[in-house]
Amino acid sequence: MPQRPTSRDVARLAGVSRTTVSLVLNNVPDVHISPETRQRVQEAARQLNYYPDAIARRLVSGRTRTIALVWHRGPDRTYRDAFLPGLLQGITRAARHYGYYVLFRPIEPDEPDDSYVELARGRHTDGLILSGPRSDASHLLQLYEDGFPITLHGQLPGTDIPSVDVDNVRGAAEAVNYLLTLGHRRIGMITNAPLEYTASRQRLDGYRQALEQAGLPYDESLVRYGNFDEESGQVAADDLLAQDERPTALFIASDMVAMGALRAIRLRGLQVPDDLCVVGFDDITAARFIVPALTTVRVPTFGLGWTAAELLIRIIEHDPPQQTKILLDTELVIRETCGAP
Amino acid sequence: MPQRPTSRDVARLAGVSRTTVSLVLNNVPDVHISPETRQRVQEAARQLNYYPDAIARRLVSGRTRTIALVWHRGPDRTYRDAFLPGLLQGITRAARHYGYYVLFRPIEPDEPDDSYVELARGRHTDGLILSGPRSDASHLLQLYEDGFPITLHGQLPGTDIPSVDVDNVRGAAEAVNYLLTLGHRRIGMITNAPLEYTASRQRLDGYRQALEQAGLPYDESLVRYGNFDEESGQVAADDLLAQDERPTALFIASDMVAMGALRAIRLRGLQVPDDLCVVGFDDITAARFIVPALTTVRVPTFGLGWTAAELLIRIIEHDPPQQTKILLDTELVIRETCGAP
DNA sequence: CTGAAAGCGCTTACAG
DNA sequence: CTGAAAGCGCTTACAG
Repeated sequence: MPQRPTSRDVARLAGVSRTTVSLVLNNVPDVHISPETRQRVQEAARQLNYYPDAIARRLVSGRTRTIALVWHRGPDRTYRDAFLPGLLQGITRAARHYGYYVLFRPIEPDEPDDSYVELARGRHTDGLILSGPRSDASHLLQLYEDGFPITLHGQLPGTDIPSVDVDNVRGAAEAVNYLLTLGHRRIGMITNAPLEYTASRQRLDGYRQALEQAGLPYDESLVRYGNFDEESGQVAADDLLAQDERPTALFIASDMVAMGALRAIRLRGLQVPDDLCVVGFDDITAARFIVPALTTVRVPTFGLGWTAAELLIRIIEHDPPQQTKILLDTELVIRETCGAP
Repeated sequence: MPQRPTSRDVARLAGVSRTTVSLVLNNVPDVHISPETRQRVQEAARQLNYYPDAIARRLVSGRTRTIALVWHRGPDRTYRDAFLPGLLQGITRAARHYGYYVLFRPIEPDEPDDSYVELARGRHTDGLILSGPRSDASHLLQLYEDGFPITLHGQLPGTDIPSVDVDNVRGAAEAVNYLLTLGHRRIGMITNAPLEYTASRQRLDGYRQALEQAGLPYDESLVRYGNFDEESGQVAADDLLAQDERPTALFIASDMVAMGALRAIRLRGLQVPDDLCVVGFDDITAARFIVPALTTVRVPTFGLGWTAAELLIRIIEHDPPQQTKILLDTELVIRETCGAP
């Protein structure tokens, strides 16, 4: 860039002081400056194509007007990528609404888990949205205790850090209730991931709760464990269907895993929905493209992003809401894998 | 955050001047400072948990060490979202490699096309990657002429702004050649979008070139125009297949559009690949989940991101490569929609 | 109503 | 080898 114009240049051209330039351009209230002067300043700024230096502004305000999304890339990479566009859109929309910029900071598997600390301590950002928080709790807690604004996307049990997540228990229960309504009694389940993952545990809990409410026993032989990807779903489903008394319906807590399960079902020569009814979870793009189209539980990615960003910004601006642990509802999307409704 | 420690605090604790603190912590070469002093400074910094203020640093260096991805959201929103995770990963990886942060700035349909100008002029970032550049050429050109570092993801014909894109012509030609090799002579095409979109025009060109090289005439009655989404593909394919002399193969320049086309094919009672062979473009996630799995042309999203970011950073650092218009190769991914290879 | 001065927290010539 | 001072480009009390 060529020499940028500074407020000094504008002041000189308008024949006023830099103070006046700042006052006019920032529209500071309760300060009376003659309309003529205002106009001269504005005219000068326009003529010079002047944009105030964000860096200098930040130094004096002590605020960056930036929030960062810290995106942990783990073994669930492909799985989580499906949520990224929606989440980012929600975050950036809320950010723009409140006048903030968004920094995107993935933490790759080869980086230390706490690499984001520098972002906060070095004043690169006013607050952090952490997605996929893991065992990095000690640095995280320290930061939180030091009063640095943080919001979690997901949950970290045992802390009171503000967080936004989907109501996994309820979403899973709703899916299973739907299957019960359809008359199914032997309902198998494949989790989205090992139970160390909170969401996985919760979706299993939802399954159990729904069965329990219907007076049905929890039968471990009907449950298998997925591991984010298609392959895990194929293996799990195949194992589940190898039993003598097959389930008549399957609740699979991840669409990606369901894709593999559907393959296993197909390879066994079974038809969906005639021989077996299937409900997924997440509503990834592929869910509506496959045949038959997958009935699934939609995760409100945009809403998660918007809510997490709004919550964070309100904390930054010392206006936190009452409720700082937010659970968003899912939506059951009925398509074709359980027959026509 | 509580009172942040400053370099003054570190200096005081270590019993040296702020100059020395800066020199030691930044590892400035060619300056001799006793090992004891160095250690005292480092020890003090650690003890205070000192992180230099990025804002202050930026003010003196005049550099933000940040690049921004400007993401135009148009009518092709869902279509382009499929590329976002890969692209962002490529960009952030390259950025990290060179020591930069990444700002993500979508431009929503309700915003002026040139909203990103403030990002550049206000020194929020050292450079811009523009994805999906449109008619905003005047502001863009002005910025470029002023010497502000810019890289395009995609192409803007008629300018010499550095850009990174996929070789659409070649990718399309390769797909069609594959169909020719399989023995097809009546090959229909559905574009990914209207021809105003450069990529759309180029993919059509690739189709024509391949036919021409094979000595086959270009037959307009075999070509239809998609419009990013499934619906457009369904309409286009249905129209194409309504003809007396049906094509035996379809090259569809977008997987998303192909999803709709496959539905139309299915609804007409035709079988893929037996009655009709199909090749897509993009390799979205759904491509490998549908049955039969879609043979398609893979777009190297990670590579596009990495290359665009690297190119931009080299420009920022006054070390531009010879070639500033970069075309990346696609890869034909053979799956099941044209029969087993 | 407007201006001179201090200060945000660093880095970097410049002296010593 | 180390320190005092200037300066990056703004905003904000404080005077007048």
